[in-house]
Amino acid sequence: MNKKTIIRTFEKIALYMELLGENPFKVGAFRKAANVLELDPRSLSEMDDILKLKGIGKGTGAVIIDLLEKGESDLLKELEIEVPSGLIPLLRIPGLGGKKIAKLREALGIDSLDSLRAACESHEVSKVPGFGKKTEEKLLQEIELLGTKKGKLPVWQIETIVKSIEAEMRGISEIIRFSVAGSFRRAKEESSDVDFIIVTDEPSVVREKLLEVLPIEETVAGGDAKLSVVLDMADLVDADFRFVTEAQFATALHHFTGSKDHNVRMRQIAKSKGMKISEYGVETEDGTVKTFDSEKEFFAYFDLPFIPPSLRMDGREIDRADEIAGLVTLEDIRGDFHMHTTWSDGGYSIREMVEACRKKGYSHMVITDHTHYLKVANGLTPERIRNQISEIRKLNEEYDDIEIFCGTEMDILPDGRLDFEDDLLQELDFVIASIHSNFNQSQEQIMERLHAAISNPYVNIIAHPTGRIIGQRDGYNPDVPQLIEWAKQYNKILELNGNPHRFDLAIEYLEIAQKADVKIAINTDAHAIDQLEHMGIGVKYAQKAWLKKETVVNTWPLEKFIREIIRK
DNA sequence: TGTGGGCGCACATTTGCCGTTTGCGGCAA
Repeated sequence: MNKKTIIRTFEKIALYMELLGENPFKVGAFRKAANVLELDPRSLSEMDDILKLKGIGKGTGAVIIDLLEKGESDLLKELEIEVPSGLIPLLRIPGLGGKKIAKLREALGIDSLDSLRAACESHEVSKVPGFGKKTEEKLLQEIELLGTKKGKLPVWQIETIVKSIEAEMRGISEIIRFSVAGSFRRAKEESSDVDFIIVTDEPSVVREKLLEVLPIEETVAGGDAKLSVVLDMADLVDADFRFVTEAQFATALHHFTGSKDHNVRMRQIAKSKGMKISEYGVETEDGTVKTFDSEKEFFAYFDLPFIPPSLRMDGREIDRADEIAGLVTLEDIRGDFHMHTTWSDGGYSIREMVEACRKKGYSHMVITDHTHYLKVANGLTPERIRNQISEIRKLNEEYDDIEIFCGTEMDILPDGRLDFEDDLLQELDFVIASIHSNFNQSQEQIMERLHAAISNPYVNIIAHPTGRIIGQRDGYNPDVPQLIEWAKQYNKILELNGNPHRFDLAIEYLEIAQKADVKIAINTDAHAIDQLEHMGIGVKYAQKAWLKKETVVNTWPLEKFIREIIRK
């Protein structure tokens, strides 16, 4: 018997009880028991007090004893007999929950998708109290659609969708202001929908205009408080628009940014003080509703610092609020150290990239075009990069407000050699090494390549260390903890590639790296000027790993950057 | 069903919108 089995047993019991239309708190008690075990870091053999855990009581404890003594649970066995297995897929039908399924089963003996479909077609469902004609029609539709439902979309796809919706909203004059909310605002790697808060005095006008200008596949719901639609934008995507007044904006933005767990924690705090948080404000004990000019003021009202959206996760961020002041922010960023120009596969000249970085207020930057192995990217030969170096040096003399360093993003070749010889690397200020080929090699071969790069004295940083593309490919599967150890050993930087396609390293590895005192560079890897903006979302992603300012080398002043990295 | 506070009974992770039906389930952050 292991912990996983116990956890899965609890979850199954909860699921079956839900299908029986059991008391939701009873169902919840089994889910909670599963959760308690999951959150406990100890293995089963280390838990001598398992029956004494908070959340495990008489009923749930009996299940554990059953499992430990007999390897199976009597309760689950009974439920499995009582609940037809065909019922389980019914929970996936939007609009059907445990209670409605139980009702249908009791009234019509529904025990599978097929019997439900038949009951809808013979119009028996609409005769059941609580169900009507519309529900019956909708159920039939949903049954046909089952399985074709859209999954989660990667953040880079969501970003495109958000931008295009925002462009449409700017054209609606009745919209006073708006903001994206939801999981995209929290910089999640994947989202299942997009959420917007809209300030307007004329919600119904805005609603109708949105329905006109957006590529609507389906209108799910639409009132004066919200509009829910399915949009047809390359992929199908759910979109929610919430209409609020200016005064409600801050609390609405907070509420619809989530996460749900974060909101629940905040509301618990309010409740313990006799107050009530909703998206419309904070209701105090005397019944008056207080609103706020900003999320910052809202948090301050509960004696909390501003918690950045990206940190609003499982609620535990509230317990760590005093650490927030030390985390990296976009304002701390002084430079971007990975970008491409027309010399390789970038879209803009060196000068144009420099001007763009100046506009961002950076004090320094590094030009890092590809090297000649990467033919598709027009990688630079030794001769061309020497020309580029002299061009950059000349250009650098024109500016006294930004320092332009000569760098490269050098390929680590499939056989473990590096694309440039040491004597050439020596002439550069900053060397990024990265893998762009032969992803299917064994982990051993990949690690040999990475070791060759990270142990080279002229290499400063390993870029996008796993090669993953979110929602598309897993990368080349390096042993990242080992790579982090090497980074520590050779005093090298690892990259957090801020391009939303990558977010590489991922959160869990960033946390390990920071613990090991390995420095991180957040880079945009920009191939065009507008991609320099990805520093913002890159920093948000870094915050999710609780990266401190001093961990991130982009926050270092120019002098420190030169002293510790360029001329170390 | 579990916990807490008191041995029987609340309250449980919060709050509000919409659709469909006319009280409430499902859903969302």
